[in-house]
Amino acid sequence: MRNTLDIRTVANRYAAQLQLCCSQRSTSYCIAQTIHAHMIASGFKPRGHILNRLMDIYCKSSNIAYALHLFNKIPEPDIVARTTLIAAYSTAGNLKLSQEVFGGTPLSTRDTVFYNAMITAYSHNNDGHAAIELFRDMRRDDFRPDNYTFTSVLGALALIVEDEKYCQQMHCAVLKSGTVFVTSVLNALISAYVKCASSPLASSSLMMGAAKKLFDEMPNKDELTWTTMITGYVRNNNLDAAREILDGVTENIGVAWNAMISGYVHHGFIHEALEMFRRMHLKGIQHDGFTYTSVISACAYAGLFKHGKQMHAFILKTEEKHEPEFSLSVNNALVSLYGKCGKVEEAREIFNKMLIRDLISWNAILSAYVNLGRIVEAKSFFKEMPERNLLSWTVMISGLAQNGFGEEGLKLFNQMRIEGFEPCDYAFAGAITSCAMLGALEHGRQLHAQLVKLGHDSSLSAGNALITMYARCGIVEAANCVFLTMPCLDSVSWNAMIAALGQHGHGLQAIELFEQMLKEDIVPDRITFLTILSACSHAGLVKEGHCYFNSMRGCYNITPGEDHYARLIDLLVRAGKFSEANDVIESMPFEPGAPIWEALLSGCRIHGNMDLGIQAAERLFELMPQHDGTYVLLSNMYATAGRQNDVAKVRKLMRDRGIKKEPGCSWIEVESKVHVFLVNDTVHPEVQAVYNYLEQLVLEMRKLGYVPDTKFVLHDMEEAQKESVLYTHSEKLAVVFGLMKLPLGATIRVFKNLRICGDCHNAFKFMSKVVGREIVVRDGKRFHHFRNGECSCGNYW
DNA sequence: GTAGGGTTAG
Repeated sequence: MRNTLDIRTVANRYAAQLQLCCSQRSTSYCIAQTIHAHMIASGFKPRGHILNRLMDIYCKSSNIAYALHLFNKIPEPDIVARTTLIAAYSTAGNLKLSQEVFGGTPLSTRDTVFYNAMITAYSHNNDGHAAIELFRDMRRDDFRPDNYTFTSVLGALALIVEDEKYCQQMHCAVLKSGTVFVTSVLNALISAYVKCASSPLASSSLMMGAAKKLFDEMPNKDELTWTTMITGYVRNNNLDAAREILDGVTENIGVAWNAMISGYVHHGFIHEALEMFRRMHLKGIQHDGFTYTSVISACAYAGLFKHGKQMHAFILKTEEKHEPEFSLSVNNALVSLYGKCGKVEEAREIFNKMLIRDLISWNAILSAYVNLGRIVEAKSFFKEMPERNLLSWTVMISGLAQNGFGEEGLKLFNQMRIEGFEPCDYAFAGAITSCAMLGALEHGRQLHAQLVKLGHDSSLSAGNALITMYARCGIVEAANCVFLTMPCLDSVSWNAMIAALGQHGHGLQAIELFEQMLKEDIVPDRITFLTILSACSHAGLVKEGHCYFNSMRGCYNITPGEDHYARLIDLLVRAGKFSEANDVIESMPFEPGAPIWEALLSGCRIHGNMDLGIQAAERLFELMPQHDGTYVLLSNMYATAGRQNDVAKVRKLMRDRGIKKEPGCSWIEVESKVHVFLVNDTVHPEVQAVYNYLEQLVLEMRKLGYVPDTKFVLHDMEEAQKESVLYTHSEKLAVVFGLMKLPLGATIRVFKNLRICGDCHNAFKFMSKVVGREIVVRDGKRFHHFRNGECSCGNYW
């Protein structure tokens, strides 16, 4: 008798202790396991609800195998044990096990709570349809849905974006069930209407109206009611209405304020978001990790580094109060803030100090390095990552593409697919940008086709990448076609298309497009002005370019940077306006740097302005003594003037300073394969045939008046030898290879790493006439379209 | 034994 009583007392004590553990946070689970160990040691055999509680604890601490072991020891587990297990498995992310337990339970032993648990399990695993299906089953089997059922099933309904009928039907079911005065059910119903309002299949105003009507008529609103209504308006782009609801909240509901702040951030109203935080603080509304993350990301988005740093300092002051879960998201936001503001070392320091890191932390630090163009470090982060998602791949691919590693970008894009990631439009944009860099037109076209097939063709980022790709591959018409058919455009799209026209020498069209952009109220940015100035420069539109430059500050409040000044100088000196260029340099608010002198030097070369050219070259030698381009331009200038002695001096200078000219390299795509030719190539398997065909072509070209221009040969040698050096230039080899391999009549598109050589430029004019085909060459600076003996660049190369 | 809102990476 006494013994039985003892066991009961012990059991009650165990139960009370476990209850205490479960009501606290996950950190108490290990204590619960110690209690279990105590049971085993003292020979106490847990049964009934104590066993159920233990199973729950093991599942929640991710020890599913052990939970299952306990469950299997129960001879006939009751409905409570089964319900616990379904919920626990689903929290651990194992829907299959939940389903197994559910299916293995006879209908006669089931109850409403049991169904509720399974409906929630489906809902948590984003399977809204299965949840609703089960709701129908339970009603068919005569189980009465209660308020828990409706909150769960309405949550599931919100997952599937369908037409308005679903919401209305469920609303009727709620009315019939008698749970219509339960606050949690009404909250869920409002939430379902709100979700439905953003579906394209439903009328937004009708659904928001229904939600607001329920909200207004609710007698007992709780924290969730206010918050749901605020997020509802935020998600349906009605921030004013959301604000009105929040202004009606009299209690201290931090979550409602958080919803409002994040709403402002997502819609780009950064100052409103910061103002909300200020007011929240003054009013004594409880702020937490959610608040800080939103505020920090607002600062990051708007580049408000100072504000972000202040927020960081504020958080550090209260650090000891914070849970690790709090620190994770706040630290992630901070890593992103410092990364976006270019403070990669600070971002790194926070990242290194983080006790817990997740995929978001890794992606944030990866982007920080990628954004600064620090690709080597980014690559090593990418390699080290414990896991990767679509975003990790996308960031790395676009990073490689934008920093000139096109080939690696494409490789990674393929690797990503091999590893089972379906690329999103951003990943495609990265791959397409890689094609643009490489001039891989066929590859780019294939990606374009896949994009359409996968339904990403209305994507802004992919569209913008396509414009650039087609333009950089030499087909400005295709770029225009993409531009015209894009469903929506942003300033990047306009900039890309203006740049496309400019690069190909269509200066007037570029100006026309720029004017159209202004008419459509798109505000031009720094990049727009860089592109329009280049376009004017390529086409010799001096007056227009100068006028746009002057409008930057006055009309658009953009302070011209050195890059803008450099393009203006380029524009002026190409047209031979040296004194005007000089005036501009003198008016600059800063000392002229390398870009300015470079622009000046190349203008001097075109116009044979020797004195100024030498001056500019000397400045450049001081500023960047290792840059080979300066030596090449200077010696070209001497060569054009017939000053061979000075050419030799420059050559000696290069030798003495150990400067090697970057070797010329050209490439062409034939049948989706990129063929690369170096100067004096001996590596390409078909190069001998190329040399032979070139020899034949030169004979024909000479008949039309082509005379090889040996003054572009830097090295000192016999005249005949110099001539043969000209025939080893990489751009000639690539063009001739194209003529041999591409179908008759097809345009030849060749890419070169450096500026095109003067003799090649002349030779291609004759060549285009001899073969009756168009030859397009993209060099380091611009495009040349050779057609019937003429070049589109107007000899401004 | 079962439910519902606000955060961070391009």
